[in-house]
Amino acid sequence: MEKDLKFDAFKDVLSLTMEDMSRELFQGNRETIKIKKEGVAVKNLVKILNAALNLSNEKGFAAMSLRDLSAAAGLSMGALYTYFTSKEELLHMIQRQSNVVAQVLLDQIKGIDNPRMKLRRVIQAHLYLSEVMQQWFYFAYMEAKNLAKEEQKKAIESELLTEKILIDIMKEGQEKGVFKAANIELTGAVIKAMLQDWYLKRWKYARRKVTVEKYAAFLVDLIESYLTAPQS
Amino acid sequence: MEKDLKFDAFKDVLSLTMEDMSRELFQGNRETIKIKKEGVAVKNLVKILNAALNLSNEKGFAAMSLRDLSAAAGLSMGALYTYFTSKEELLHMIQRQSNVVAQVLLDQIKGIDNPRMKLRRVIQAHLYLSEVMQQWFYFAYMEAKNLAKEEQKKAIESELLTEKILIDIMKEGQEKGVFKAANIELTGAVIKAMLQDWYLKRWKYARRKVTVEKYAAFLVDLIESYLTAPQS
DNA sequence: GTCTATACCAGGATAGAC
DNA sequence: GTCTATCCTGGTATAGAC
Repeated sequence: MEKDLKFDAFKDVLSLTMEDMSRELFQGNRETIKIKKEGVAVKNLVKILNAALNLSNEKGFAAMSLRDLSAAAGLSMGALYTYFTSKEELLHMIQRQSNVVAQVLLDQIKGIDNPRMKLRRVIQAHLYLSEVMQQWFYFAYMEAKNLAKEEQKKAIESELLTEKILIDIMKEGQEKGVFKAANIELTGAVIKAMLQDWYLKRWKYARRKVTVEKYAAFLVDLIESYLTAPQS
Repeated sequence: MEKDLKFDAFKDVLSLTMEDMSRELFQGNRETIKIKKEGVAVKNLVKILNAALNLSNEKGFAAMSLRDLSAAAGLSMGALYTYFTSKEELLHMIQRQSNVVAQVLLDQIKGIDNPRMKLRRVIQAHLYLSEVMQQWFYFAYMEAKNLAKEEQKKAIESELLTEKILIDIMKEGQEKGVFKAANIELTGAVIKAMLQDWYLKRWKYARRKVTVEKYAAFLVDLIESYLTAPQS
């Protein structure tokens, strides 16, 4: 039987450092980025993205001026504009890059048969992923309202997709008789809410010295206990 | 034995319409508001607050210009500035007003003895309150990061206070042997997260036609089932 | 108490030197 | 490829007429 995911193992498998993200972002935006040498571009994108995520997660993207960003990234205004053509485009680049990551979840449950184990895995993978990519997840959540209508729709679909994954697993579990009858749509919604809380309220869990693995174990326990309890 | 809270009953007891909120806000800010006649002031504050909450919940307070606000409220820029002395002060006025409401929770559990019922009541009261005051809760959550350091601290304390109420009830329940041994600190945190999801993701629950009472019943069931399940 | 007109500045954006 | 200097829009804020 498959084993639980460990955070360290998970982290090592994925390359999601700021440099990896910058390189991917560079390759996905070759037309809009005026810099041609990958080495130069990636080096500066690391600085820009770090600064942009820090500043806007602290006080909001709208409240971050490009002069702030320029100072924090150690690049002139002119240099910044060789990486994007407007502030809004910077927003969209970051947002798109955050989305790319989402399908990691699906990879994590490939080839697993037992619905109970599948559910554990998805919860663990989601939490571990958001632990590594905390800034990106927080940004995507908080700045979604600033996107254009069309991109907002994508964000919503992405949220509902995660829920659908959860719901499908629970449905399968019900059919196989492992899980009790319960409102799995609502269960999916609140699981999602609890997963999001992990990256939205970092300060709280850090202060209480709760690790991701501990939080993951707690969530799994809570949900399994609910889904396998005698009918109320 | 005490009965469950019904939403309609709850709603009728509290006077929390926009006019009530405006009147309270007026009385709490008599020095900064230049208008003296309560009737005039309240009438305009209703317009201002409605417009401000709508606009900033849609695209963020920072992104809402005072020209936008002026147009949406149907008042000139000059008139706006007789109600606050700066945009930042408007933010603080709204934020403070949102906080006032929080202690309604404590009122709801006065005189109840049974921890299980207490827990139900707090969950119901929190959800019903946030249902009536949706815009205010959403604003307070999303704009917390734009506050001055000191007010941010208050927002954090307020969040932790809600959790403490939950945790204390659960502790009492454990001592009385009604609830099993469980990590009640983490349980408190995720209950809070699920309560918040109700006003943060209105669109989701509206789309699925889930009412507050239904959501409340689900949450209570989930939590009670966890706290009374056999030890895992 | 409310409006219009205007001051003033911060912020986004770019041209052109290096 | 990067910087400095500058443009100019649109934002906050206020003075003064009504």
